[in-house]
Amino acid sequence: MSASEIDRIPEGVIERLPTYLSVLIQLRQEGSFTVSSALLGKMTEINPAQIRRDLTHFGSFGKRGVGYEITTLIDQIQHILGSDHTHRLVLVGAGHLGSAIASYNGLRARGFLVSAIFDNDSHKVGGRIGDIIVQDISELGRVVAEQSIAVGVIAVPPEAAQDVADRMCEAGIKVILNYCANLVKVTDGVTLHNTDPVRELLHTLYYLSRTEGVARV
Amino acid sequence: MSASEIDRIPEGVIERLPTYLSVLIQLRQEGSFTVSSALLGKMTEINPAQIRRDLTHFGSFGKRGVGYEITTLIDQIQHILGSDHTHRLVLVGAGHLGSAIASYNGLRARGFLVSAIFDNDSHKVGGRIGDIIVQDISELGRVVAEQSIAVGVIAVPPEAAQDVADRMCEAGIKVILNYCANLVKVTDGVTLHNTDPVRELLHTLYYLSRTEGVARV
DNA sequence: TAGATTGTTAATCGATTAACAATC
DNA sequence: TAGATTGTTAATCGATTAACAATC
Repeated sequence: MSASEIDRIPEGVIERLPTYLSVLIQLRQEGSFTVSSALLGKMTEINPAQIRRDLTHFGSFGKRGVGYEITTLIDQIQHILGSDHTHRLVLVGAGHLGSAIASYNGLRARGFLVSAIFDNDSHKVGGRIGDIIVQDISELGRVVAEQSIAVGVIAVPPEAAQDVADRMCEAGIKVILNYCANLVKVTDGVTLHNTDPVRELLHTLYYLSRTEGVARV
Repeated sequence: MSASEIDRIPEGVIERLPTYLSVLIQLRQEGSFTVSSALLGKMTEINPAQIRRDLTHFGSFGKRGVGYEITTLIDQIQHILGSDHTHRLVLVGAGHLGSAIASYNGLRARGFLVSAIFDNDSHKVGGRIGDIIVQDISELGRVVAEQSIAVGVIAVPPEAAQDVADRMCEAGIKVILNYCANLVKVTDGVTLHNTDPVRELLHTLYYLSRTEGVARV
């Protein structure tokens, strides 16, 4: 079978790749050179067979009897995800959450660069977050066009989220990550990822009231 | 069939409940009283049949020909999740991310109360975030025990995450939400939820390099 | 009654896992 | 060669969906 055939890759596979990547990077830092699916499975709590099967969607990266060369696998996964080059992104919302995102080292470490920050609050516009000066939200379209930016992050209060999403879609943003509690709608062709921190907590809560049935999620 | 029979509830069902809850709360705010699975499906982009099936795991909350009474359904889901009463939580990490979490209104709105904030940086200990004074991490065990707190949130730099997780497990925390990029290990019986914002972005990135195959995730 | 929408079954679909031959 | 571990198949398992009788 040819791995380059673009068969539909299950959503779950794509979701697990960044997890593999995190662990691989961790292992490389610790000085390891190769890793088996068994060890990877132990670290991620994902079935080793599943890890091997996930990877074969994209090719054969391992050596039988040996395992996977860590650096090679990191490169491959980064290539698959498209994180083998830097992605500039725009951030809307210069409040606490926006500041946290903008000053988060993990972003740069994994190939993301905050190019511009926007807000609609005139008290915040002109201020600084790290090295970046907060601009008025009306500048969003211009900046996105000029720098052909594809990724947008929403970190505004719930009631403003849909408006920001609309502006991003209109500006030509292709991937939106929404950190706000309100679900938003986007234009066809725009990939949307809603991640509400409290939704995660609520979900987790379910297991708290059930002494048995504890899950790792 | 009896809905109170505790059959294994699929993980996916539990994950969707908070999404339903968000939309229901939004609808109630807008003044609606009832909702059909069809409308709920349109708003969440989840198949209506699935929504109905998800709910029957816990009982029959709707009226045929009418739909679901919004307030009733909110109450039921909150009861299922255990968010029908307030949960106190401890937050470790008084940096940008910790501040964002602590000052996030959505927490209180959905039944969470930040009881205490900890850090190991003596410059931060004694400082204030909102109404709360940052305490030294060594106080964690005492506070958790005294207030019998079950939920802990990790918002520290990657290299400190495992240490914080260990302290939380030892203190008797039952649910840990880890916002840090490093995966952590926890004691058996503790529910762990890793949510790394950048991992979400990486996952989403996959769809960016593929003009076709855009997904809503 | 006629129309609507649930609860529930049965069919489909896809993802996970065990097992093992291939091969380093 | 003997041991290890991959890539891959086939079996299992579970989740999603369509369809419809029940019933408001």
